[in-house]
Amino acid sequence: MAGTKALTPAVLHILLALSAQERHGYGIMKQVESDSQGKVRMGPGTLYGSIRRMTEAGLIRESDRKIDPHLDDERRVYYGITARGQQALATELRRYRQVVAVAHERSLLPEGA
Amino acid sequence: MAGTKALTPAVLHILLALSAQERHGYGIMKQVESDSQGKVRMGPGTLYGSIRRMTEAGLIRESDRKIDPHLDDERRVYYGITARGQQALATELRRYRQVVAVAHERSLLPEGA
DNA sequence: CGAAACTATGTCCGCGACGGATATATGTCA
DNA sequence: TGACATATATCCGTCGCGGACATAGTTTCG
Repeated sequence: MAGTKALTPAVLHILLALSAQERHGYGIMKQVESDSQGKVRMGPGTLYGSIRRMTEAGLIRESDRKIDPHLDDERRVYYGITARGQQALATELRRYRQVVAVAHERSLLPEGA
Repeated sequence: MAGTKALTPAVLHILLALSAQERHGYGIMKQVESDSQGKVRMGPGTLYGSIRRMTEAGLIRESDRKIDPHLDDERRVYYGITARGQQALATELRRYRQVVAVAHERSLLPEGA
């Protein structure tokens, strides 16, 4: 698709997961699952591949967060959303909202469920 | 991504365009553009490739609609959404709505714009 | 204690969607 | 007649997806 380069679903979900706070890879995976009520599950291939591409694109950055090793698994690598990432997220969310709005107009979304 | 095989953005937009009425390829292209306020533009590669895959998957079907050739371009091939297509669309729309809801909770979507 | 399950990060690679370029031809309008 | 929009269709390079696999520390519980 064209336009202003739409974000892939994987990228959108990761940005959404990082919008509230910094998280490490595995934490992102779990947050995506909870944000989507368990409907979206992200495997390691998608997760770490996306993280690499997003870091290269400047949407997220590795955090220098260092918590007391006794209280936090040392293997963890934390990531945070950048200003550019926030902007990309906002743009994509507007696109999502537009789709939902059109769906509403056509009565494609029953109130409940 | 996993879950119940998420629809690609292209497929979602095409289903949305066909949700109101049957349309031919080029008409779908224009409707997608208008539904998205010009933000999503679908090239012929994506359009006809998606139409083929969606027909094979039973999400849409070629319509037998035959309008008076004098009043309608004979080259046109009309497509309609199937019951399966409607179901897939509804499922995906719920996923979209969920994303928008989460975004709202985190105040990521200013009222206007 | 020991086994199992969970946490955590990462690579590899085949599959398939995307989407621009290209081709062809008709319709419309000035 | 020339230009542009309509309309369908194929080709193919690029790239994201995502399961499988690898590795290893941590927690839990009988």
